[in-house]
Amino acid sequence: MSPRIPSKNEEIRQESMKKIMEAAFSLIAKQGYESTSIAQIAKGAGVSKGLLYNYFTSKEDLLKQLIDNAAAQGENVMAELIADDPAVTLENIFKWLFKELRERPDYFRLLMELTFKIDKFQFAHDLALQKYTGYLKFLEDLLSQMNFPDPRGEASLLAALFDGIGIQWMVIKDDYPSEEIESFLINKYCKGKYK
Amino acid sequence: MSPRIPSKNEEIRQESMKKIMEAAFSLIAKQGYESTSIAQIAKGAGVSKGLLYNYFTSKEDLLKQLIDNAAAQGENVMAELIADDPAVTLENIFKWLFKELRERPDYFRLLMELTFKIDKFQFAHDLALQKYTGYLKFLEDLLSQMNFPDPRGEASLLAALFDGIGIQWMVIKDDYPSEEIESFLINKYCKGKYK
Amino acid sequence: MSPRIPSKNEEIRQESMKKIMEAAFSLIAKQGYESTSIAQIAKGAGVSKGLLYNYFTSKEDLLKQLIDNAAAQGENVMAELIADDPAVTLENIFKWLFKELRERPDYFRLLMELTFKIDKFQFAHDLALQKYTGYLKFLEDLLSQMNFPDPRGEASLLAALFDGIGIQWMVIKDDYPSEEIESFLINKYCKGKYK
Amino acid sequence: MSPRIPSKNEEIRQESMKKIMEAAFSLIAKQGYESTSIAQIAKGAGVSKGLLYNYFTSKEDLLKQLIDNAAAQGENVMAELIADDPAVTLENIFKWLFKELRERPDYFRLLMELTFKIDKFQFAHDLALQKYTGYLKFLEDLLSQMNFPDPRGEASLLAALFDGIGIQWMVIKDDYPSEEIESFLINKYCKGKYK
DNA sequence: GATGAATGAGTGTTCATTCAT
DNA sequence: TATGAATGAACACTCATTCAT
Repeated sequence: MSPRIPSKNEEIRQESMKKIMEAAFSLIAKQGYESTSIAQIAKGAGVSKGLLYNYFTSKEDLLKQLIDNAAAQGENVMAELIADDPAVTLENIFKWLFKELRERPDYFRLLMELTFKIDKFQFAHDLALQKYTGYLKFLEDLLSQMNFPDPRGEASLLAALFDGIGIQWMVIKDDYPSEEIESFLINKYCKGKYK
Repeated sequence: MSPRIPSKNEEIRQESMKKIMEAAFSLIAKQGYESTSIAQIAKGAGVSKGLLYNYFTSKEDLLKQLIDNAAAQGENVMAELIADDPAVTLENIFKWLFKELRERPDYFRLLMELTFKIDKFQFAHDLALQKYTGYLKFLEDLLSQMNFPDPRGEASLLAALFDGIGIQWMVIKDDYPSEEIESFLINKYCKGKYK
Repeated sequence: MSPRIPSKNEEIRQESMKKIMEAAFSLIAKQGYESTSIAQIAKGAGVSKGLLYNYFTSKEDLLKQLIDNAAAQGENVMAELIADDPAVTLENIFKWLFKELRERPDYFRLLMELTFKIDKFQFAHDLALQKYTGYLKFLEDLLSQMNFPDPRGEASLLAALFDGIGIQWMVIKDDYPSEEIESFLINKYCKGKYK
Repeated sequence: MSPRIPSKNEEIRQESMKKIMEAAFSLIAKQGYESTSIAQIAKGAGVSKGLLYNYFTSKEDLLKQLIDNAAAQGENVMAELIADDPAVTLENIFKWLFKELRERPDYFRLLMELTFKIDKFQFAHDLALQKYTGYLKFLEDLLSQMNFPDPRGEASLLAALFDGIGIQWMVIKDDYPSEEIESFLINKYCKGKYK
């Protein structure tokens, strides 16, 4: 009955899933999870509502996979930022952060959207906590190498700062003086100015 | 002539409004705006759905009044924090911030909830921007008095930091090392340590 | 306990009822029965919703009394239109009809509103049928005196004509050529022209 | 490739729309627009409330399509009534009018219902006015050919008469002497009797 | 694999009516 | 007599989900 070879089928699956997830991603990032309907996502992806349920068991499952996917994408980026000089590594991190905000504002928007669903979706909480712990440890090591007096406290501050900058970016948008803040951060933390 | 003394009536109104707003506040702070239904709020307040519309013209109006109310409550607090020594003022601000987070976590939760409705509710955007600008100016003046080299950049950082700490508090909750971070912040910015 | 003498009370009752009925009349005539709320009527009358239920047992009862009242008002008007010459009587009737439409369009509007509630409100059906029969008889007598060959048929036509003119007046409003039609009717039926 | 043949799908759609529109038509004609709920219509059509919104964007849209549909049905009937002799044409019109009232009383009921929503629904006003103007012109030409002294006045009268007869039919129903009035009209206007 | 017609529980909102004062 | 806070059933409408094809 099925004329397709399995791999061809799998290809089609991947294609459809990708279209759905891309549509879901941008719509949810823009409108929020509750305000985005399955019908909208299906339409945005150019598939039927029914097909969506072939790949995702529910709207919540779609969100979960969206997050997992986004998290995986950012997984290996840290490795690329590491330089021999920890100060350069930190500078790379700052630069990467602002680049992300400028180029993929939706990504941060979606992460925050999720953060607010924490009480609703346990998996979001777990993921966020795990990410936070990882980043904190990484920063602590880095700042320790740079001989900051309280690397753990300073790392906590930086972790909070990343989220806070993202939030303010979202709110203030075009008027946010991101270049100035980026320079200031690099000067302050990596160039040893203002110390 | 009047069948019920007006002042008594007003009292009843205030009572009901309070019940409704309290229920709405905690439910929306916990679940988010979209995920909280009018039916839930009415039930939580112990009144009928219909009564809610005696006091609020719509669900959005209820949200707006909730925010206005919360904003007004925090309005005059800044004045009380000002001391002769700007370093003490800043310390007061830090202490107040953490006290708020500890005692009224829902308040911050609701403000953030709103921040994410910015594209949906114009009034939220306006309020957020206005608050941000005000705080920024205040901090800049303060840091300027304390002879920070770049008071404006530092003020931007602090403003972002406040939001970021709030977010992380929300996510990490009981495991968030708030006392340590509070001490660290005070030491770093007010006691001149680590400079 | 009651310092008022009964007649004073009765006066107040009449006053309140009149205000309510006037407000109800104009609002229902304008918006229709279903689209007019008790709250609107009470507000328009300057009384509380509760008071309304002191005088009318329900919204339907208010409508009924409104109709009864309107019908009673038009009861004795016919007598004033009768002249010695039946042709003059008929002319008076035509003139009265157009005068009513011009001066009290709401009255006709309300009667029609009611006509459409016939299946909902039995009393409306009964009243309409009774009125129709009365008018028909009156016209038949008149046309018989004027020696019309088929006074009953002609009377039926005229009765229908009155309603039809009212309807078209409502729909076409200012563009309706009422003067021309009035003249035409009088010339045709009372002056013997076009025969 | 398609899981269901498009034409089959279209068939299903037409089927459902027809069921809904038929149920809506008779219910609204009987009870009026406001007094007929979506739930009633859905139940009457044997479908779910939700399905109704697959085909009609709102209750008002359903009403609009109902009217458009009814208007289209009566569109071409006029052409069939025209005969060589204008008197025969007029007779055909009279006969058609009464036939309509007898066989499709709901149709007139719905048109009148709509006429009363004129202030609420602009499309109803436009349609009614357009129909009225068309009919008036048609009748004027006809009566002019029949050498009536004031064809325009007489045409206005007839137009009003049609509405008026419909109204009285609605109210009086089975007791309305429609045969007699029909004969009388034909005799009077087409056979030249009573002139 | 793919469709979209169909469902029904749920949403925010309205409103006639009641009743304590 | 008079008020208006309070109720709850009903309303139009939405949407995640199912399933016959």
